[in-house]
Amino acid sequence: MSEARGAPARGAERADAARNRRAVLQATERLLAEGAGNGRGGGVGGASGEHVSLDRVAALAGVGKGTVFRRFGNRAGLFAALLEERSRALRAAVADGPPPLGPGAPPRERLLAFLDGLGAIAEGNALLLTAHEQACADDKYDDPSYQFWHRHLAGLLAEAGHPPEDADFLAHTVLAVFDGALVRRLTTPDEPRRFTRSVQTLATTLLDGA
Amino acid sequence: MSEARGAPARGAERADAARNRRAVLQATERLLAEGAGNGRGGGVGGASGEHVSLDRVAALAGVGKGTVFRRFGNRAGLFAALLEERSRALRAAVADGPPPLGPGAPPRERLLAFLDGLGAIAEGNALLLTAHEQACADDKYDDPSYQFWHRHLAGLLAEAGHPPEDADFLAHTVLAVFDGALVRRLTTPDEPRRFTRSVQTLATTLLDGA
DNA sequence: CTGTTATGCGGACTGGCGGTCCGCTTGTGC
DNA sequence: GCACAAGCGGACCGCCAGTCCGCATAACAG
Repeated sequence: MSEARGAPARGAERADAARNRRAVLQATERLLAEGAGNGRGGGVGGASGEHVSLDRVAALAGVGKGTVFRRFGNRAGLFAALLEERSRALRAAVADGPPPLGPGAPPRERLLAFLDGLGAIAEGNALLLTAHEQACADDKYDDPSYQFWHRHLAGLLAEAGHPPEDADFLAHTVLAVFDGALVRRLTTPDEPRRFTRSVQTLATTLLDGA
Repeated sequence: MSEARGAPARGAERADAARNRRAVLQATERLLAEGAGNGRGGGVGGASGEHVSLDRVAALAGVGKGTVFRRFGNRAGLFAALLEERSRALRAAVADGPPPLGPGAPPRERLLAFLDGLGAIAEGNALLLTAHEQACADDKYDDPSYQFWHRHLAGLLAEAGHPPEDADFLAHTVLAVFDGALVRRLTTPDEPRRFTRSVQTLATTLLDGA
């Protein structure tokens, strides 16, 4: 069992280690973005973003493959780290920022503000989302990030009047919709926030049904 | 581009071909089921159902690997075929069977009946579901089966009063919840139908919000 | 500045997988 | 029984996640 650490458990990490971590993360996002550019449908290739092999990440980052694995544990860990970085601000704002994201606002406003933030992240990182889903075979539900969002959502839904077990499932439902491929499918240049609007409509419907 | 065919386009398929197709399908489900039995957490293995390699399927079926690929095109095609077989009856019943599944019943009854059927399939084939999701990189939404269920759901939701674009997204939402890992997580021996009940609750909430 | 040490590095290596290819076998129609 | 297409099988290929261990070097004490 590889002990994946985003940052070292205790004490500062060595300077070169920190530099390499940044390099690997940047290389990963560059490869992910590059995959998006292939307009021509090759036929075989299929999903964009899945030919991001860790060998290539390591090469582009200018580090050895071992470094990538020591730092991130495995493929899933790498994508999770990138995702975590992208959503750190939202996480903080939700946990103890000012309303309407943070505590204090009525659940409806908090929910809509939260989904606006999460939707923006999803719309801007759809390929990363897919890569992460593919990499987490089925332990997606054990991911700390997932659990944080899920607790938050379930809490708000419960606060809005849903019985606990329903709130739990409905929270899973809302998160299930954050599927990379679905996000990509709904996001077009002329409707960049269609996905978010749809999710908010869904949330409103659920709230009204409490 | 491999031309996957479940059954030959025209004329009957040769006897041995048919026999082999059955054998491969059966081997696949046996391997899938066997994966479920590993109570001990191996640590590395991860998801159950993902070590079903096509080599093993071919070996267990007593055929060559080439046969598997000629018949099903690729990994995704194999799981899709199995899934299609499992849901064929429901598909037929929905398309032109008697109410409440088939046409004629009010949308609410049809929806609940449909989800009862689809939920049962999901609960009984959660590992297959996961395997299929993993195999379809992100063309899940182009799968004919998916599109059939989606059209059906969107139709019912629209019939119940949702504007078309909302109905479309809500249909995706309901289907997004049919995630193999989530189904497995909610299905326990003492609550074998908890997933279905939850989905029905979700559907009811959505209908009431129309 | 120098010596010591553990932290980190890298890339060869392994096992295994999806998918292809082509010479051979076998079912089928006449 | 024959000819031929349809089907077969498994060797083969390229690739990839993940491991391992000898080597370099950052950090720090004296």
